[in-house]
Amino acid sequence: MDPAQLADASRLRTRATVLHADADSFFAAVEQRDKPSLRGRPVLVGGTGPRGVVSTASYEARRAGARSAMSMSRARRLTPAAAVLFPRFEAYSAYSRLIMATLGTLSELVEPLSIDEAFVDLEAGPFADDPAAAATDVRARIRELTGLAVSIGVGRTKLVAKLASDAGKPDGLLVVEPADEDDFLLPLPVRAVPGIGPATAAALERLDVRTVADLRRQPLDILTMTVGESSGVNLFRLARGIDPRPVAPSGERKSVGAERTFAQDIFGTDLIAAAVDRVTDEALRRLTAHGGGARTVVAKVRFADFTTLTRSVTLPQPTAEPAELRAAAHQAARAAGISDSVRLLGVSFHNLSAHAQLTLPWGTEEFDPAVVDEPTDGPVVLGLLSEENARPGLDIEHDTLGRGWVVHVRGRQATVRFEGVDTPPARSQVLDLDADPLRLVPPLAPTTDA
DNA sequence: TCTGGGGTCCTCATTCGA
DNA sequence: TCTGTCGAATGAGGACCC
Repeated sequence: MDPAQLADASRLRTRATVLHADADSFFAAVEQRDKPSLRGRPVLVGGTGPRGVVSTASYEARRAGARSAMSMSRARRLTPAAAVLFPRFEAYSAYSRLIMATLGTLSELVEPLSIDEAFVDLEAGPFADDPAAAATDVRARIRELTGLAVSIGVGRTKLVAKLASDAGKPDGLLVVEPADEDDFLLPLPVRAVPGIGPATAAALERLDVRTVADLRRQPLDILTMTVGESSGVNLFRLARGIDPRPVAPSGERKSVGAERTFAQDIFGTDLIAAAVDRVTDEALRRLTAHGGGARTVVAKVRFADFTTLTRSVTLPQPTAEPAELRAAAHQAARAAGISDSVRLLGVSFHNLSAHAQLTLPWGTEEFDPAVVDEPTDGPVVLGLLSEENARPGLDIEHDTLGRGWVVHVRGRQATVRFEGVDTPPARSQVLDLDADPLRLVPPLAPTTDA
């Protein structure tokens, strides 16, 4: 493709009418909202097992250096006073739906990117002339409805809108007018650009490219040679503020699956076959929830040294038949030729057949409230709280003391706090589960009366 | 103290049929 | 008929995001 042509590609929009909204430390903020005793305190949400990692750290925990994707053990060392909580996806989904619905009042065109993030096309709504007012108003309404802070960026393109909301964090609002675009973009580190991760940043570093300004100086052919044809063209354009991607509700799901990292590495054909069965069960459950069948089954194996490989089996026809899919999963796992200790096993389904429903708008998760992920040994069914099914942060209910959440359980002694969105912070108290049985219950939907 | 789980997209190699 | 080539489908791996 001709570089001049690429650089001249028409800039579709002339006004800053792409809005990007992003909830601040979403999981942790929901936990602090639902658990008053945690407000203002460091909170870590993520895997609580020996190999867990942090999904989200509250701002109090970030001040101590804790970050997403960090091993939980390291984050705990950095912030020993932090509350460490098992994720409650059902609660996050409920808050997400409220946020997305509120964004939907700005425009019909809302594109959720993840559970806590979305683009809105203001051009398709009544606020195209005053994006700042729209953003201020929607931030206030989301705060009122959910108690959560949302950062918003507005720009002429998705790239600028996203970078602007990042720049505004936490609890910020930044509108980048077209005339100010270069002043905003050029000084940013390339690593801030979505799609430029550690590997691409390292490759660019070898070209002495560190900022968007540096990136803009690179000829197209150097970029495509460095990062490949597709990414090269993409970076060349993004560096010039050319980003014609429209705001569009997401398309169809391409794959579903499940994977499990074991608390300790496993080995031996029988143990591994049993583990393949268990992850396949979970993957099948999600395929069923999604609806439709699949033609390709991929097994993923991670060994003790973290090397990872995948093997796939493609069937002649798509099928929703569990027995066939399970057989294919075992076949793929065998093809991986497992001999070493295994750290992780995964099974996923691809080439999903028609009737697969559209990706649900606004994060309507296919989460089964009857089952809670267990990090090592498979699912735990909701029921009476015990040492086996206890996870810090889960919702519980007592016949007379009401609703609360699990701090921890040792033997038959449960430490809990009886509190909720609208109650004052509660002291933790210790109950004997034999005398005071506690039921694990699904989270309450967020209250809408603020 | 290593390094989760859900995905998407891209690239490169191989195979197979026209 | 032989050979080369093109393109689609497939399989594996890697980068990236939240």
